[in-house]
Amino acid sequence: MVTIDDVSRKAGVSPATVSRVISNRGYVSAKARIKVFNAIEELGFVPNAMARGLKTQRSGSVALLVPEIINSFYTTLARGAEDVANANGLHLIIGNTDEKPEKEKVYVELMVASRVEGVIVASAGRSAKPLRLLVEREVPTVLVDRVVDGFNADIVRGDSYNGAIVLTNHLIELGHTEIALINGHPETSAAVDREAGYREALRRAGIKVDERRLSSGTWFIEDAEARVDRLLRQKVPVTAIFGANNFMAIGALRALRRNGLRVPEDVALVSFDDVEVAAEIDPFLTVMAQPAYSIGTLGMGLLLERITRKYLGPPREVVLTPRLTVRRSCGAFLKTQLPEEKVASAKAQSAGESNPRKSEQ
Amino acid sequence: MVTIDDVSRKAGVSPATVSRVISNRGYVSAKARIKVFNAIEELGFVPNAMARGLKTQRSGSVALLVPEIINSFYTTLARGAEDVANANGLHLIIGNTDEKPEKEKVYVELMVASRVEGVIVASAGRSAKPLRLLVEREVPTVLVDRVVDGFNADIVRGDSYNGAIVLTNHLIELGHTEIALINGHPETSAAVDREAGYREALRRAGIKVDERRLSSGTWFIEDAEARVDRLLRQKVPVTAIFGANNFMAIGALRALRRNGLRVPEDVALVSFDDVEVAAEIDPFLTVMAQPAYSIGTLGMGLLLERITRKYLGPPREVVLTPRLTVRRSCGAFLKTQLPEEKVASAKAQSAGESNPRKSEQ
DNA sequence: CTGTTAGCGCGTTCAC
DNA sequence: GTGAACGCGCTAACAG
Repeated sequence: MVTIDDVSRKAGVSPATVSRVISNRGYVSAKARIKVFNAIEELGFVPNAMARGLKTQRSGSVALLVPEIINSFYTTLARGAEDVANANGLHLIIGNTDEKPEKEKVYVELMVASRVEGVIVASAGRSAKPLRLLVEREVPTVLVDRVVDGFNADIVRGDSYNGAIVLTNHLIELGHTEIALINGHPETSAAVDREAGYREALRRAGIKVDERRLSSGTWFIEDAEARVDRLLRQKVPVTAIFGANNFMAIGALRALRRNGLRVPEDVALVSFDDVEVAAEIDPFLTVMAQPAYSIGTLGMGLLLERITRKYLGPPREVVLTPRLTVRRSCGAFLKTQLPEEKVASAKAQSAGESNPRKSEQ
Repeated sequence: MVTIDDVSRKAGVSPATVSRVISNRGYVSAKARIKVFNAIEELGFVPNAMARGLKTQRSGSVALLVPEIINSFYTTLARGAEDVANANGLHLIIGNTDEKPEKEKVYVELMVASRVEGVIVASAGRSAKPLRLLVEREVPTVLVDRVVDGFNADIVRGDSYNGAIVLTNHLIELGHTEIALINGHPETSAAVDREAGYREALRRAGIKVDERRLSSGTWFIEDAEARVDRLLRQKVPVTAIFGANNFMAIGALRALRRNGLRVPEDVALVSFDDVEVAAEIDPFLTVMAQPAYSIGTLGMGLLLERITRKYLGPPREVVLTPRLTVRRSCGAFLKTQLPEEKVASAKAQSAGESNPRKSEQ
């Protein structure tokens, strides 16, 4: 392993001079600088980041913890965070927690061991326990997407509550009253907020909430699929489904198709979070699209203020408004606004006023 | 910053004993162990990975460089690699090179500086230059997906050449002779191989290659879109398009739609690489699906053999067969096999034998 | 402008 | 079974 000493010998200067050259600080004569550069080149020297970090007490990296690296919402968020981090000379380490608080805890330990200078977390749960170490060690932390109970930190998130109201309302305006909510893990703030918004929209419309139409579990596709499947087999009357995120919608779609139901003709379907690539190929799902990339850049921005500008003020909250993107799955573009009554007991209620103008808010 | 010395003082033992406890080697009495554990707990001590790495000359991490973190092919590959790495006590650092050799070079330097124990690279180019440092420093390296000229290393990749033959052939069997290839960056091995396969399939079928139907550029969606757009405006007769990967296909789709052409009625479309989520929502694109997750796990497997089992044998090559997945975009399920002649000069050649059985190979 | 010195936090001998 | 001492590779302070 070639070290700074090897370089200094080869260049005929002291290690300190080499250090000054590579870290670009302090005065070094042009001649010495050249000699050092040449020696570095010849030896293929690359400074040891661990030694440097040990000395400087700075690792030069920040971390991002996401619950599901397969979900494009989080990869897009990650790109935003990475772009800002890199632009500020920091490297981003991404950890995938698989929606598991235990894995999250392990990653937090790894990050603390690595002495990352800050962490952005889209938490797997809403308990602060896996994040305890971050508080103890006073690691600058920013939450994104999901609130964590009793964890007092900056946060950047979409407006799940109002977004859910708008989205549910969209279905109501299309004439639906029997709307199922396929939620994710009840221990995540997004799930709680979206359910609250859903209930509020129904309340305002004077529609009674039928608890059989509410289900939660995990944020995995397979789980949503199983729950929708059960719902259908139990003959709970449903003319529309609200997936709490894109994965829930995909699970619902699978189950609906397996049961021979068409979307949107038989059942309307909407969800939170866009699926960009899929929408390119076929603009099908009506969604509340969240600005994932911006959530990443803004989150990293807040973090950097705490790290580099040593901002120590109170936690800040940035809430971004999601955008309703109306496509086919909600049935807004069907001739008949109200789905055919494939499901038992559809009340044949008249469609009420529909509002096809509201395609973008 | 709480250190091993703080712990040793609190526990009333020497730092060496604490070290033995946390790294779990050497003899420590049960009593001492308990005392140390308690002290660690009370102080919230987490060993400094940089200090440890500096001493042990092991960072405990491996790196993966991908050209496009937004592309699900690479995130799926990354998950495979991560799962295997974690199962072997190593942490995976993912770097996104954005298809840029310069960025790749920067990441390689970072990885060498971090003293990662091995690297998996899906290279942005086919030049070994950005990877030079890895050779110099003898960092165990495994290539995935893309070959690099003159870079002698283990590699795991899909069979682009034969895959392209099968895919092109599929179009030919459906009656197409005017097939455009929208390729990616010509300096990537996948692009070269897929073009070679495309040419070979046409040659075997006795179809002359019209160079106007061949285009390459970058692997970005926007670029493919612009090129297809140009192709259409230039009235080059085309009844089918072969996208060299999923992004190329999406770009082509955008351009086709903008020009009022329907897929597959007016133009058939196929590509390499599946887009899982999109296929869930709408099984539309006919693709040669590559086993991305397996490429990740196998690649990491080869790497670990070199790292932990010190395997020093000659480079190994693992070539995985992609799977033809026939969906709607190729027109195989249309009543009329041959697309309507929307484009000038379609030769109204008879469809020849089609082979709808060949849906999965 | 440059070299000498000390130490970041840990693991590892080698005595005891 | 345990502790003292050294050094991994680098940077920061202080002389010169």
